[in-house]
Order: sequence, then structure tokens, then C-alpha cells
Amino acid sequence: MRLLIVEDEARMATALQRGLIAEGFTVEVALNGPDGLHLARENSYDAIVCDIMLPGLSGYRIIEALRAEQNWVPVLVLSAKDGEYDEADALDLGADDYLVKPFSFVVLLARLRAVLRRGVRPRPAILACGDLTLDPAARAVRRGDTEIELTPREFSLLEYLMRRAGDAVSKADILHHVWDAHYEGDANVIEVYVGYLRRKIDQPFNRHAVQTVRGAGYRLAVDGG
Amino acid sequence: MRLLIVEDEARMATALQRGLIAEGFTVEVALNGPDGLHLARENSYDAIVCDIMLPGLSGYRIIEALRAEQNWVPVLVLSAKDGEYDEADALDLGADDYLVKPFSFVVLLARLRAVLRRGVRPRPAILACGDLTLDPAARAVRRGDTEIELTPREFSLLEYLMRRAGDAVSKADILHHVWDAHYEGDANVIEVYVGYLRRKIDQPFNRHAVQTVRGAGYRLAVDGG
DNA sequence: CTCCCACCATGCGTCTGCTGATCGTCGAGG
DNA sequence: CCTCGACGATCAGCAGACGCATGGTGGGAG
Repeated sequence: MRLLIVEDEARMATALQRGLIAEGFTVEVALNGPDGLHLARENSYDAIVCDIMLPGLSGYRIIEALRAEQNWVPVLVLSAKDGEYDEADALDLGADDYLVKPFSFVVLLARLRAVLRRGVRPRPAILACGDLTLDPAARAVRRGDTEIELTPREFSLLEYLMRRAGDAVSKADILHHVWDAHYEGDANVIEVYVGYLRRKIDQPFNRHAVQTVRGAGYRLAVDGG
Repeated sequence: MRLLIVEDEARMATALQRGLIAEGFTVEVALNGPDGLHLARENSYDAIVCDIMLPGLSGYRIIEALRAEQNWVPVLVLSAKDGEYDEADALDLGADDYLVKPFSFVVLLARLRAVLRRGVRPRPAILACGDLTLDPAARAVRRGDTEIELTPREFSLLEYLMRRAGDAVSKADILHHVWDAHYEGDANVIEVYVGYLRRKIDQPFNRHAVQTVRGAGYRLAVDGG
């Protein structure tokens, strides 16, 4: 589990880092607000432990900025203030939990675990055409209940066709999206891969799920064949 | 928003009830543990505010019982104790937040709102995939009833995979979350550690719990293999 | 010192992606 | 209806990528 600590007091930051590493976390530290926001933006942390009083950019602003960008990484706020309204503010801003300094490390750990447990993973929709389904997150394809193994290329071809199910998709489009934008090779690869796909996803005695549109490209049947 | 307050001190219970009703909540009160558990089982609340020291049945037991029944209603725990381990215990048991008496009503409100905003989601304190379980707090892994010893690295790899069970996880992701963010070494370490894990957590005659998704990474079987 | 853990390097077997050639099929025009 | 050309399908084969096992190295804890 990868954490970011944003804390300007170097001693506190180091102590936290050591303790959390000892607990098996992967830990990075930012010593001021702007660095913290930058790191949080550039990387994907499982949670952020963030001081409120920071040089350059307060913890509040960091949370605000992240939430404005639809970044819902769990944030656990630390503060030396003891005014109760600060806490209310932090939670209403979208912090996930709040600790007042001085706090005990054990409590920090427990709260961190609680926050991690909640997780943040908006699951992308599962694509479906008839009984043919594709789950991009799990990288899994099924016909009904039986799992179908696809190679990476086959998978991304099918994903592209399923996202445009019912539309005729030109080979040029396919080449651009499934292969590289400036792919220089033979367009015959597409035919080859459509062939592979059909062998794996078609059911016997049914028409092809991937239909040929002569002269135009291919189209995935909305009902999945 | 419908709340349940479980609190044996009548004055405190009444004060809370009044305050929360004034804030627009629908509030019910139980004055002891068994009543509280009963009400929580029979009704569907948006959140429960629960004292720890209760006649008949402690707050811990109530949470434990609810969680065991897969009831993930958010629970906010109140306690007069100030021992830090109590708090850690409560959170690890599956409470969603914790306040030490005496607390301010404003803070209670803010935390309640935070808890409500998160909504109800399954968030067991112990990760489980089939009969494979991992307890982050205890750092313990079991297959059924038999404990499995893992080294720290193995443990955090398995933890990360279990938190994303069912999803294909790329090696880059794994490297970033389980190893250091700017780890410069060979991705081969992952393969090595997946190998170690498999040797320890797989049961004979079953398929791998950690499945290889060629070209994409690894995926932990939701049923634990 | 010894043990254990994290990591590295190597080698091997398998799978993927792609090519080039051949074979099949569709459909327009005679 | 038949012919022919263009388009699409299929196949074998190969180079390289990928995943995995294994043994070895180094460093830290006991």
C-alpha cells in the first residue's frame, strides 16, 4: 500500500515515514504544500496523510484541488489546532478522517486502515452484447458463464468493437485505435485478428459476432451473435 | 436520513436525539445493547451512533454481530474511555468512526455527515477471497483455518492483490504500490514473488489463486483459487 | 556466525504478433 | 447465368516477448 505524507515538520515526517514503512507501507514524503499536491496529482496513492498547516499551500487547499479534479484518494488530515470547527471544515471539504496532534501512532494506523478499507474504485461499466460480456477492469471476457481467454491484442480489438457495437468500424479506425496511430504495417493483420477473435468468441451454429461489412470494415452485432 | 442511537445514559440519549432531530434526522433510540442490536437487525438505518459501555451487550459486540451478518451500516462509536487501543479495536472491528466523550455536537455532526456521505459499502476489516483470508491489522493470512507465514514483501503483495481481487493488476501498478514508487529494478522481482506466494497459498489440485493475465499482469481469483 | 529475506541474473519453454502466400468468396458487368 | 477481379479469410512459420524456475549474492537481525 502506497502512502503520501505531506508534513512540513521534518522530524514528524521522518518519524511517520519510519513507522509506516515498518508497518509494511510504501511511503513518500512531501515537505510542503505545493510538492504534496504535485505528487498527489502525478501518482496514484492508496491514501494520503496530510498536515493542515503547511508552507505554500494549506492542507485544505490540497484536498480542494484534488477533489475538484475528481481525485477521490482517501485523505487523512492531521492538525495541531484544536478548534472543533477546523475538524468539521476538513470533513466537509472531503477529507476522510481527521486526527488532532498530538495523536498516538496506533490510532493513526487504525484510522489509516479504516480509510484504506473503504477504498476508492469506481468500477468502469462492464460492456455487454447479448450474452457476450467484457470487463475492462478485470480484463475478462465471457460468453454466458464461460470465460474466454484472449491475448492482449485480441482483447483490445474486441473492446474497441464492443465500445462501438452496432456501428460499422473502418479498418483505418481499428488500425489507429487498436494498433498504433502511426502503424505502418499491412492492414491484413486486422483480418488475421478478426479471424482469431471469431474462433474464440463465436458459438457454433450461430452467425459471426463480428460481421464483415464488405468495403467498409467490421461491425460487432449488438446481440453478440 | 434515519439514525439509531444506542446509549444507556438517558440524559445523553435525549440530548443527542433532540439535537439530531433539530438537524433534520429521523432518530430512534435504544437504551441498552440487546435492544440496539435488535433494532439494527430489524430496521435499515442510514447510520448508527453507538456507545461502547452498554448494559447487556457492549458496542463492540453489536458491531461484531452486525458485520458477521454482512450488515455494513455505518457505525459511529462513542466512548468514555480514552485508551487508544479501544479506538484501534473499534475501527478494526469495522466501526466507521470513533469519538471520545466528551465530544462537541458540531464534531459529531460533521463526522456523521462524513460517514453518511461514504454510504454503505461492504468493507470488511478482514479481506477474504473464498477461504483465503488476510487480516491487515494482525498481519495474518489463513487458508481456511491454517495460518500461512508470509514474509513482509509477500504479505504486502498479497494484500494489494486482495484489495483489488478480481481485477487485473498491471506489473507497473504492483511495482508502484508494493515496491517503491521510483523503484528502478527489474520487474522480474514481481514474477519471483508471485512464485513465492503461489508456493505458499495455493492448495494442491487447484488452480492458482494468483492468475497470470498474460500481457496485462496478475489477477487474484475472487474465490481465492 | 548463521539464518532469512530481498533481490538479481540466467536459461528455458511457451505464447504472441506479425508476415507473406494461398485459398475462398462476393458481386458487378457482360 | 457465367466470368473475373477485388476483397477477405486462412494458414504456416518465425522472431521476439513474456513468464517462470532456479541458483546465487548481499545485507541485516539474532
